[in-house]
Amino acid sequence: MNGRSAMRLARLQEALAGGGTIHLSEAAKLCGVSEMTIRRDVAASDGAMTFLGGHLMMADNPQFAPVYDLDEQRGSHYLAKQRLCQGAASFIDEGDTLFIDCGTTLMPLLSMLGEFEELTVVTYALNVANAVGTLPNVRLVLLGGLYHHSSQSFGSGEMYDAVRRLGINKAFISAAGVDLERGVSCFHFHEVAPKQAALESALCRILVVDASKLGVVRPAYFAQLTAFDVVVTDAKAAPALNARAGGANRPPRVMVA
Amino acid sequence: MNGRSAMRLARLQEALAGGGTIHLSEAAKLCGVSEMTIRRDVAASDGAMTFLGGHLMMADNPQFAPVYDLDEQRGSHYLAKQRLCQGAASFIDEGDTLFIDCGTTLMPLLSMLGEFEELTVVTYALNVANAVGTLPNVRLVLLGGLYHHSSQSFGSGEMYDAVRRLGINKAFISAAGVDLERGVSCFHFHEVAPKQAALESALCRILVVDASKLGVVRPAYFAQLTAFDVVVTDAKAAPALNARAGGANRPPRVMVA
DNA sequence: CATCATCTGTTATTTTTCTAACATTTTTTG
DNA sequence: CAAAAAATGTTAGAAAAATAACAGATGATG
Repeated sequence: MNGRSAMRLARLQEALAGGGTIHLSEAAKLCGVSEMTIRRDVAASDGAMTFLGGHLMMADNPQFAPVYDLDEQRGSHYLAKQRLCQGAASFIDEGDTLFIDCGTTLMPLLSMLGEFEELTVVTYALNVANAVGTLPNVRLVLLGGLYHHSSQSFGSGEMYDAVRRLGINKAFISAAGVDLERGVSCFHFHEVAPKQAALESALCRILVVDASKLGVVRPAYFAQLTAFDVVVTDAKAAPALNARAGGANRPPRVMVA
Repeated sequence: MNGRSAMRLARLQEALAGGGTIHLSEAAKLCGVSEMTIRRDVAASDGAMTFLGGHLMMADNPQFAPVYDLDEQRGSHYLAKQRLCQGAASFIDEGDTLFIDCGTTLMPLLSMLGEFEELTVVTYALNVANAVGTLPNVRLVLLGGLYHHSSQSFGSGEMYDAVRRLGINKAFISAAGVDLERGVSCFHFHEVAPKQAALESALCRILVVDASKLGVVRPAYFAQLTAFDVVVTDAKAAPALNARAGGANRPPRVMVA
């Protein structure tokens, strides 16, 4: 890659910075070179941009990432999450105000919200906000603050109070670890405040986790299992969770999706 | 479109709800039909999904929208905005905390932030947050609240106080209308509070507008022109703005980009 | 200025995607 | 159950995109 090539790449990158795509022919016009030169530039670059059917786009844009690959295991993972979210969605009623946690577990749930007439979603995650922002029937409240790349979510000192001020019907919480003795945990400490605030203010608290999280403890503890009304999980995790039912004073109901 | 076709479309739409793309072959596998059937389904649907080089995606996803079309006027518009933002970017120093307004005018500015070692960006716009969120060198503070589709931004009663609490060096403000007598205005009333708060707390206030906004008054007034330290604009708008300089008690400096 | 290396444009070829046509299967209807 | 209609699959051809190969242009170097 030479100087002029780098210049062209920078120019294109700037054009694409705000999101969107640009057709090869237009990229060529913009830079005043042939389409072939643009192809060569992009091929010789560090892979920041790629072509998708003749359209140039930023490669690192998660929007362009293939949802999943049926040939790999990711497909089954996705379908499992989908099933889990279908179970979770059965708790939603018309007009509800929902708290939706960060992470990828609850993403399939968002597409199911289109079925309703009117809902309100409260979240502190950027990926959730982007997905909900496209739904015309859902009011979106995003709890802002300092952005954390790691979890695509926001954290702030006022998060706890901000959540408490809202009238949340149902809280859908995800977790990175669920242990019968040591409780429910996640990776990032800034997630603790919004999760706990949602658990305290929501009328119905729903934990959505698959079997891979069972028996795992992560750095940031945020609740005991008894803090939830319902645990939506898969068939593999259900027995262990149900066994607990007898011992605890107020065990959550276990729903197998 | 029949029942099964609708089922398949719904299935695919769910797969794409969280953003991303899915290849035609995978969509066919997922639905257990041939690729041709998927093509027909999508063609007969309401246009919610489209193909781009064999990849299926949500049509309304702004991420996939072409950045601009050189054949139409939009191309020159884009380049003008780019120039404007280059002028605006010259005011940024290493370590600054920037307030970035909503709208599309300032989007090209964001890609120029990658040049710096460390910056902080404060915004209340979802599109700005998405663009800044990809920059590793920029800390992002998003001011949350209720989402407004119209301007892709958030509004809340606490917006004013939230901005005032932050230490903002430079505020980059966009506007839909600039009139020498009747001041600077925008379309949406919920934008007034954050704009005014930013103007009050920022050390340096920079208005970025092109000539098409000059002499225009929009419903939501938010400031007099004298509230700004600098106006970054194009050659076409500069004369009218400079003429004002003599009369006003503290006229903004006009920078032609 | 001549020579070399590099960059770019043009053309040709292969691959992939898109469209259309027709064959087959499934569902509906009398 | 037979006929008609609809849905789906298969194949073939057209269009577009991706790749490769070669030729001309540009710029550096001695």
